[in-house]
Amino acid sequence: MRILVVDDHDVVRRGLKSVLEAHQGWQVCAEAANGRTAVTQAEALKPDVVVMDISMPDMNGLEAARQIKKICPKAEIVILSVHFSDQLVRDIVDAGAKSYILKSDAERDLVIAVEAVANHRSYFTTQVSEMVMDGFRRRDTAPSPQTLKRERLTSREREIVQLLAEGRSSKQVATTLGISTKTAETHRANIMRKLEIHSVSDLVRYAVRNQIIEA
Amino acid sequence: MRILVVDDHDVVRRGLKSVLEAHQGWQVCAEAANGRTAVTQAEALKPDVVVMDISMPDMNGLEAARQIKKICPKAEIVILSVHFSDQLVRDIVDAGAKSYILKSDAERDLVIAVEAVANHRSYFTTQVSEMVMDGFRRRDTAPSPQTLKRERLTSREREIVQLLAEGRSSKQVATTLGISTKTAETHRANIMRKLEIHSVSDLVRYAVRNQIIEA
DNA sequence: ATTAGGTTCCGGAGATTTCCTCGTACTTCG
DNA sequence: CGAAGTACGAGGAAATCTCCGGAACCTAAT
Repeated sequence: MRILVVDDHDVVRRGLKSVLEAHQGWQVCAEAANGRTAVTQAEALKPDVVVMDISMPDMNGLEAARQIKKICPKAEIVILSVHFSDQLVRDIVDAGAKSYILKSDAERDLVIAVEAVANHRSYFTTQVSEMVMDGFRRRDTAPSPQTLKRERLTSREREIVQLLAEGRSSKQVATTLGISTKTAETHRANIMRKLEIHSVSDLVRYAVRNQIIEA
Repeated sequence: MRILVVDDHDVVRRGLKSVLEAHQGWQVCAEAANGRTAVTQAEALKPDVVVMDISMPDMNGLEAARQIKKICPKAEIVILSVHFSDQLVRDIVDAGAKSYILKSDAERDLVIAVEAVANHRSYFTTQVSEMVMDGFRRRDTAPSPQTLKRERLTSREREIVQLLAEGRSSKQVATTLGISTKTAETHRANIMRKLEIHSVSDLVRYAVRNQIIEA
């Protein structure tokens, strides 16, 4: 099996290559340091599997995944990421990738992931797969075109995220918005559930990442 | 020569190890996935060189570098980072590290960096070394505004900032550090007073701004 | 050597916040 | 209509924070 490895850090590529080539019959046929090169390589070499980081200069992994799937649909894609992001899962699936794993668990998950996608099956980290399963379960009971939309925040919720991330307590949020404390707490709870986070710190980091507030 | 490799991503450790052990007479004597473990390992194994990423959960590379230099001053430290940050260079030097290189150039720079620090010389990426020169020239004339404005945190306090900003409660901090909840709360209160902040959100933003954690 | 200051550590009592589960009800939109 | 978003609420348990205190330890300066 021929694998294309894409990551902007050469040490990481080396690590990935080392993990992959320890496996019998697997061969890293090429490497790329950004999405653009990856697309070119994929077109030229028609690899069976592409293992690719998401954040890269020039062209990110998501866009690269889309283009690769367009050019050579047979190639299966494993997306690597540093942090878990629920917002991204949907985009990743839409881009045509069949696997999304975290770098911190790569050594454990990568082989499993590549084996899975090589057989045209999906593989996700535990966190992700739970989320996807939730989506599927909801879809069975209530068919909806946008499975994961439910996990997106409403505008009111984003408003509250900002206030909370700015340091206000639920009570202060309630005062600011002219709603009752209990309502603010309900929103807060819903936000926490949707984002699968459990602390104000997580909330602040989410807000900073998503540019809702500035650090 | 015995080298300790510290990074929270197992693939990266594997990559680093592969680069280092390709060199004659170099041996990766241990690995660690966070700063705390790194300090323990360094104390136990007395490595000649520590190659360490800066952003890690639990205890970051900067804090770990300080503690390692305290416990075993002979160990020379190479700091790895994803992005170039001019604000950090000074802190890195103060922490006792002799080298600061970027992950994207690791394969090219790492061997040179390790060779340099093993001979107790410094090595920085081009970008960094230019900055350091500039900085030293400026340092005498103008102290940074932050040192005047805010009281400096102790090493213990910075440790606790990181843990709090990562989402741990005072109680969890206490458990992690093996101290009582009350002590953790005292530290927390002192931190809040020193930084003139009044919420966890402020703390998280402080931590993000000062690169103690990532967003 | 003694003092002074900083750091790290620990505790109690009370206030506050969060967490959890359970509701109701109006509006919007496909 | 049905589903989803939004807004509102009770009430109690649990976790957490705030503010008060003290003590051991180390270093540096007097």
